[in-house]
Amino acid sequence: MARLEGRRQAPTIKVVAAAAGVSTATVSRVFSRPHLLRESTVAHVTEIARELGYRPSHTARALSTGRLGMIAVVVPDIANPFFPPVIRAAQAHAGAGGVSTVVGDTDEDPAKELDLLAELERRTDGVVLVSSRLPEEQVREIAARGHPLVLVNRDVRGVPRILVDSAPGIREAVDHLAGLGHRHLAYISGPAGSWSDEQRRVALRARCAELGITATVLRPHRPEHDEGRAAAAEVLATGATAAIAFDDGLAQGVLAGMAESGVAVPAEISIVGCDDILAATTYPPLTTVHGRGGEAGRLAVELLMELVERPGGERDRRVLLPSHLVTRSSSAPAPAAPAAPRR
Amino acid sequence: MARLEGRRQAPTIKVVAAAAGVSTATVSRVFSRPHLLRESTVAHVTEIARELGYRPSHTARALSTGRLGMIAVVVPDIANPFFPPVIRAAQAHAGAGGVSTVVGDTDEDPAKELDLLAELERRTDGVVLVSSRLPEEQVREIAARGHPLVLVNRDVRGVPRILVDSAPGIREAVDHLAGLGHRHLAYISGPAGSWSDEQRRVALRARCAELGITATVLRPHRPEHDEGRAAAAEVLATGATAAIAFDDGLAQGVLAGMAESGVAVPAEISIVGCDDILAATTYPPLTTVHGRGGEAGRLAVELLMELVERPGGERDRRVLLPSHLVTRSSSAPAPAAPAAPRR
DNA sequence: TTGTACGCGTTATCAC
DNA sequence: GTGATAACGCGTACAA
Repeated sequence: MARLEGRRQAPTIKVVAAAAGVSTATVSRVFSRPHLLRESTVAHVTEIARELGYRPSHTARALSTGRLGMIAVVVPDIANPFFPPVIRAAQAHAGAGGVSTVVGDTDEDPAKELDLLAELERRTDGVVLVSSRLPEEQVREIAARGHPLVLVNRDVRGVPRILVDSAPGIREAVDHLAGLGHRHLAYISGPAGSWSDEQRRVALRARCAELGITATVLRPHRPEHDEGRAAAAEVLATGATAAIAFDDGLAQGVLAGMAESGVAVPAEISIVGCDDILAATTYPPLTTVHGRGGEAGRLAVELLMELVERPGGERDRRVLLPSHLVTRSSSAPAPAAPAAPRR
Repeated sequence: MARLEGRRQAPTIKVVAAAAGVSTATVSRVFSRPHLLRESTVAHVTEIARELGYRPSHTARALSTGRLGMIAVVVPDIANPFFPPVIRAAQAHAGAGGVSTVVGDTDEDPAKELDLLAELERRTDGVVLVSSRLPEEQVREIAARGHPLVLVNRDVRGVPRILVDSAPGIREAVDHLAGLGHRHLAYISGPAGSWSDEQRRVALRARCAELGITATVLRPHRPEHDEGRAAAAEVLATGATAAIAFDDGLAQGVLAGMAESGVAVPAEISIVGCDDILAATTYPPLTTVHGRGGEAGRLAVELLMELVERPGGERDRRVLLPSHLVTRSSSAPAPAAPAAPRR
């Protein structure tokens, strides 16, 4: 009675072997190393297997080979629009190689990140760790455990990593604004200690210095909308005619803050974001530095797969992905005078 | 030589048994059904296991029990802000039960959804399928395969499902707008064939009829920003003084469209969204119907776990989650006359 | 080229 | 309460 309700048992290698009149070893080889077999054998067994709906069990295979056929992508916040593209690209690339992907969300919490990584090490063949919030030493310890690991946007020596290089994009942004006649830029900093933030800040200062224009760096901000809204006033207070924000979320907040203050963007002030995660969903559409998250995800998986294949491989690969500026409508020629709040 | 490079082998149940002077069966019981053992035995073995850093192998356990200790949450688009909260809640709830969660992204593609589900059935103990894009019959077929399945926001008879009931929130929205003096509302439809869209449309029409106010239903729209921007003109053309959009993304687009046309929100027209996924990140902050995604995710996992435990359980559970209105700043008293584009 | 037999780490069954 | 041992489904030396 219970038998009738239960779903049809998946056929095992044994029944396929029996049905095909070969040994289980042969069936196994058909699915793992078919080149070792005579073509006709492969064809025959494949056909029988297809009829029976046989698929090798991941679990049993894993127990035998030690390979799970699964990798993980760990991000700090699945709701942050920067990450979905990297996840998606990773999934696609891994899937093409017959490997499944699980995504982990650490909720921006280093403790959770630690636990999650420990768990995922036991569930996967390797992990891509994106924008880790862990102190460098911890990252190093984790890498030392030997489980294949690739970092994205985290620059830790001795650990394979893919880095989006914001500098070129920032330089382009500064050049773009300077070309529009802006002589004083504000930079709205992101989280203190963020690798990306430091990179952006430094690049901006350097480029401004080269062009002989003024750069004012505002205090660190959490990369959130509210903070951006608040930052609008800070920007206005500097007298800058253009601002570059650490990321698009922040920039979008600034846009809202400007609207609340009655300051027109881009007529009275130009705003530039980073990451290009909001596409054209802001008003006005945001000029921004494209983050290349998708490419980073793909490359990370590629590198990870290599490590999984050859655990003895290169341990200190460092791939840099140059960013570039995407010009939309939130930047325009500098106004005659800096804007002031109207309401 | 290779031995030195490789990472330390994880200890197996055997070495723990030997070290503790008990049988492997006892060690196994310590980790799965400790209540069958004498307390002192449990304590002793636990201690030894801790010292050795032993953790039972998921793989071996799975092979033996048929339970993977893993469930899946499948969504159409991980980048759509409606889903992260349901994923997160699901992860949290499953994790509390010692079950890992993998998230699948179908990229809004029914074919991919089908493949992904097939793969995940073999990798998990059950799946939560959120906002499936599959035709009802296919959903039914999949459910019939017997792998534990719970639907979210998809109403298929005979398949356990959690549904966010938009009707109460929509009614509140209509009442809210009517209370502000609006006598003509527009509804900006979502994807044709969407369960949620139909529900919202019907509820809106019904409530408007009850209150004796006019409702104009616009054509179906993909729930994207661009479509919303385009829809702004359509709304203006109806002469309505307020519009309710299928979701927040669409509503945000309408906001942008209105800004482009020089129509002030909410002074000249009120805009209401659905799902509450943008929080207060729009300008002006959006009045919207809260979607309760988190609760839906939690409940879905709860139900799924039940199904995994007792495969013979109730097959036709249908849980309805009433929504409600969140009032922000995109709605205000009706203007004297409908707005017209200014630019 | 194919088959035999064993091992992978755990749980279930059945003794004791 | 605890132990011995046979599964679980597959990969792979080794033999043929």
